[in-house]
Amino acid sequence: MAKRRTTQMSDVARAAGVSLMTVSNVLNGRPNVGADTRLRVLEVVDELGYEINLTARRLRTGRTGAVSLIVPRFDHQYYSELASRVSDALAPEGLHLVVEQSGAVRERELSALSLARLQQYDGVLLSAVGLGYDDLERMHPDVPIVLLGEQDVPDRYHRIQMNNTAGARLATDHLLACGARRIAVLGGRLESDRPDVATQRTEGWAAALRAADQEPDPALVIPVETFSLPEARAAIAARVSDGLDIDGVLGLTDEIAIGAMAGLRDVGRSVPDDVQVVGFDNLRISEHVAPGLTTIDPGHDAMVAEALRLLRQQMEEAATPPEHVVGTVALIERGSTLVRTARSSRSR
Amino acid sequence: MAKRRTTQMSDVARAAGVSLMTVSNVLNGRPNVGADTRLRVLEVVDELGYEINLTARRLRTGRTGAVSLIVPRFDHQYYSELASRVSDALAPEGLHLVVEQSGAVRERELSALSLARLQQYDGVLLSAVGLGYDDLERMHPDVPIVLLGEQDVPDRYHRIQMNNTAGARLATDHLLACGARRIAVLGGRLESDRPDVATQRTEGWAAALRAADQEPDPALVIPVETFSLPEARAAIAARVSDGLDIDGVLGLTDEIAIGAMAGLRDVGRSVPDDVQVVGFDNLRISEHVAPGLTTIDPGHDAMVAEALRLLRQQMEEAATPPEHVVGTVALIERGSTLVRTARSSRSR
DNA sequence: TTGAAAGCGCTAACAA
DNA sequence: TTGTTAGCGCTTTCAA
Repeated sequence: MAKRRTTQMSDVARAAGVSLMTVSNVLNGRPNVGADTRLRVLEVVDELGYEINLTARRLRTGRTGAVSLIVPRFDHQYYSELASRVSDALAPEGLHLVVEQSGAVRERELSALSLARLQQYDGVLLSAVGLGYDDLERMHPDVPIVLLGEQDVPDRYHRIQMNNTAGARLATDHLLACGARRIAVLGGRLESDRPDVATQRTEGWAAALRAADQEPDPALVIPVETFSLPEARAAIAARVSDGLDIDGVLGLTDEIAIGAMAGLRDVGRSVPDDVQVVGFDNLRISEHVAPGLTTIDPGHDAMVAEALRLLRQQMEEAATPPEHVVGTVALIERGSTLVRTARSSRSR
Repeated sequence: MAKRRTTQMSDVARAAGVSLMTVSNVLNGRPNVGADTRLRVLEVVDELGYEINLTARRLRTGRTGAVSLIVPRFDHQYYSELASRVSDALAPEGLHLVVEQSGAVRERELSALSLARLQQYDGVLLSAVGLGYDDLERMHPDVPIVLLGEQDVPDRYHRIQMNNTAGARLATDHLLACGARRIAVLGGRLESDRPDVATQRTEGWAAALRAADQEPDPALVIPVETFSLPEARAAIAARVSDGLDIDGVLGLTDEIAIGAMAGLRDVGRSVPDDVQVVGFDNLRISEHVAPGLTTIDPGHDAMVAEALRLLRQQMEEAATPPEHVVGTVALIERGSTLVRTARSSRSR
């Protein structure tokens, strides 16, 4: 493969009886070409089935027309929805999105290779769940880059993040207002060296409880290693059938919350009558499960818009001071929580 | 940007006091380098933070180490699960997956540009829902390529496809065996110029009905333009509240079937007691919705394995005769259909 | 074991 | 309006 020589610009030039530069000018839509010359060139291009070699163009110009989104996994809904939103937002600017997976692996050489890969794009959106603070500290990419995500990162990076604590607090306040008193936090983690999404959201849960004069009970913090739906389903089912007494669940993501609803069903609990459930992310699917999932909307569109603004800014001007944007959360009420009663409703 | 000159191989060579080729040899793990020289070079690489320019390497070698998967949309579960599977299967071979979106747009220039983009990869898996037969007929990519998908394509392409007709037949047989008699096909289409996923699966549905001495009723064929969950939900709800009498739904995809379950709920029908539902795809989420979705598993892993086999074969040897692989379907029974009664069960 | 020269296919800069 | 020259950063080839 790549053995048979493909037709190239010089072939087109020869066949059309013009110089190589004229072909280049035509294909790049530059104005300094006569109308008839342009036509002849395009004819020959079509005839020979010529396709420009983007690798050569890129080596020469340094530009690619492509932006990369790097996500930990392709098959978490959250990331595919993100990719879709980013792609839609880039299209009008003539940029094109390429999605790559970082995976969990951070082997020395793999990580080096992937850094080299970043340089192949005009800009990079890095959802850096898999990377630690130190990895980022060591990296000095020459590409415009914006970090998406919750974990702690060095200050020099541009960064967009959800308001995790406020969102989890809002969700927990809502569960309390709906009458729940024993609220588990599924996927939660009480402490870690560096703040990540799990600890931040667990903090929001704890803050809401304390504001309602409840001491957060560590027994209600149920870890979910992979943040995956099946693991969440199994975890909640196991705890409840072991006798854990709950009437509310804060799922740290919508996938976890949907898993929670399935797991509660597995052990004969009804949602929302026995146990109320709230998620976090407002995935598209969450509106369509049964019952509809009450959740926290992290302001997806605004976050994507901000991310692209920061990216564009860096692409236009090399050194812009790093910004740190935090999204605005909102509660979306659906059937997995009860209508607030007058007695238990509280002001926000 | 891209203005500030990045450190390159010649910088490393100078700093290490060796030639450029020695650096190249070290970085590519070639054997003809002395142990101490290798160490010194690696030290300098680390010190200068040198990263290889993959674009230059690619221009020179023609190889990229990357395979592209091109899907119509990022945010359909089916495609993100596919991406995940392909990525996992490529990793052991040292290849790396890049996912791009073809979109629905097929403007002349866009389509040409995207063809050029294909050449940037060592191989391409093209899920060509957006492209028509004629587009593919016109294309003569120089890259190893395997088409994934259901629509009609020129014979010269390697191609993997689900057994749509058999799958839909199996699903409909199952609904009949469970006692359903008025089975709608949501997302169905009775005819088109070229066979696509919708018509093939609708054919399977019709064949099953005919085998049970039912004449397929066109009123039971409910189109869903976008194959999206919300549209499916609205469509089934509208038909049923308009008085359409059904006791079974074949959703042409799992997303459509999940939408159907939500839509039926919206109009007060219970699944599976009033209406039984079967999907097609066996998405991961389908096991976790309420009730669990009975569906057709199209043999994902085998299809991915076959696709990569065909791709590898083309990468190793230029001209291999095109193969056309059809997957094997299987029924996955869950809560959205009733247990088969003795009376209505039938042999297959 | 190491190095010098040539060139992958394109475009920026400049010349005609 | 069109053409010539140089070179992007790397690897292949061949010579030392």
